[in-house]
Amino acid sequence: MVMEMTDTQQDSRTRLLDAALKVVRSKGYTATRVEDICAEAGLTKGSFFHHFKSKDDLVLAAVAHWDTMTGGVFAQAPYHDLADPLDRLLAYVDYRKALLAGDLPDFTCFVGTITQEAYQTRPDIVADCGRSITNHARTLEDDIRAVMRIYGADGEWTAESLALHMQAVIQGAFVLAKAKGGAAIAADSIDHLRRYLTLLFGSTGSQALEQKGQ
Amino acid sequence: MVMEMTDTQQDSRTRLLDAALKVVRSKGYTATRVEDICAEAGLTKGSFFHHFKSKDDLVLAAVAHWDTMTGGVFAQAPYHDLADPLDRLLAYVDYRKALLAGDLPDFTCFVGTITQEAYQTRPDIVADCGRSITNHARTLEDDIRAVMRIYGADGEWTAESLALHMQAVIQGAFVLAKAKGGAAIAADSIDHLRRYLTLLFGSTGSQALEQKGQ
DNA sequence: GACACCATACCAACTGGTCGGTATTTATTT
DNA sequence: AAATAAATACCGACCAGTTGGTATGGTGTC
Repeated sequence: MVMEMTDTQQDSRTRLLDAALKVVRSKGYTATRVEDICAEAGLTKGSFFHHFKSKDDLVLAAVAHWDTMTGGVFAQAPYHDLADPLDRLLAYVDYRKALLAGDLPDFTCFVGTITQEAYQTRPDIVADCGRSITNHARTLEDDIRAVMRIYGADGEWTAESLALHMQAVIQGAFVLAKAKGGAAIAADSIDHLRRYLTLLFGSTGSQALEQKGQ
Repeated sequence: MVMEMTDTQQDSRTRLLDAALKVVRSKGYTATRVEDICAEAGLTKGSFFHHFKSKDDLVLAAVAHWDTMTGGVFAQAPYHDLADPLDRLLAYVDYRKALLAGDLPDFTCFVGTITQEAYQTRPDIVADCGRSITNHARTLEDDIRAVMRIYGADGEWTAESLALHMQAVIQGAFVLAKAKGGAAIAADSIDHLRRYLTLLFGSTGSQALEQKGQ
């Protein structure tokens, strides 16, 4: 009788990638040893270097894996269903706040963590991390542009800059959460971000549209 | 003839601390070797371990050194001279934006960098980093409270949370700057923070007070 | 038996930290 | 003020543990 594992457990490559996300998010890039990742994945270095030719290679693949995972999460998130673009934007913020659950390594950002410590030593990896953040921010730009069109905007800023600012607040909230050892401050900061959006568009969402007679 | 160095060059302990700030800000905590710090300071490991009993001990002292340095910079900054508290708050933001000059390691945050990567592995160091950020945020709270009193506030948030949010934006701006390899995005994000403050208090500073007849 | 996958043993390079010794400054005594 | 004792500051070789990566061999599948 041979054990059938291929169905029930992830293939080893994916297990290593998932393990990398977990370990790096809690210990940082440099402090993460490949044996840490192997242990987390329940494998050994033999397997590791069969699938990846170096630690950097693994991390690069893990960034792509992170993109796939988070891309799926946000693509399927409920906030897209709302009719009004400002409501969608605010619901995105609410969703980000709702994700602040569990332990810190469970909700902090993989690419943000790497970026902070490796931007000088591993520029190629950080370039991918930057693209990851930029791409995620871009998914908000259409809604922001729609809001600017409908609710008006003073033209002193662009949809791109606001989308990136939202990411900056979230990244900064993670830093503060780590610094103070809890998610509460991060939630407060995201509340301030939400307030900024409502003030910026002088309303609290679809109600304003109704007032405008739409 | 003996060379007189004691006047012209800093004492070695301070040189090591300054070197630590510089190297850690560009390579991160874990990737920084004590020999890197020694080389930057122009000293050897013998001297290093004479002044500090371990790498962690040095970093702890460097956090205190960072507090002293930045504390001095902000205490003597010109924005304190303004009469109106909202003007002071906005001038602080402008000042933070003006500090975004030179290369990334020149203006990014020492304690924020450490926090991001070491919050699980070196909790005692990160605790000090957290206190450093909190203490700096606290220097803004009096002005914020004064603004809330004069300009009114909706009571859904505290002066403390706004002060910390401002730090979160700044920390996040650093992450984005590292991720995209330039200070421009950081400046944009600080602009958004400034806009938030003006919207929050429904004015652009002392002009509003004049409108209110003060 | 060819091949993908994985485990174990192993290596060379690196790193934090130690240690014995030397130069320099400061305190003490004469 | 000279002589001497005692700290203090600093160096560079060295050590022990760690780490990324390799070499080799085993196991199950086609």
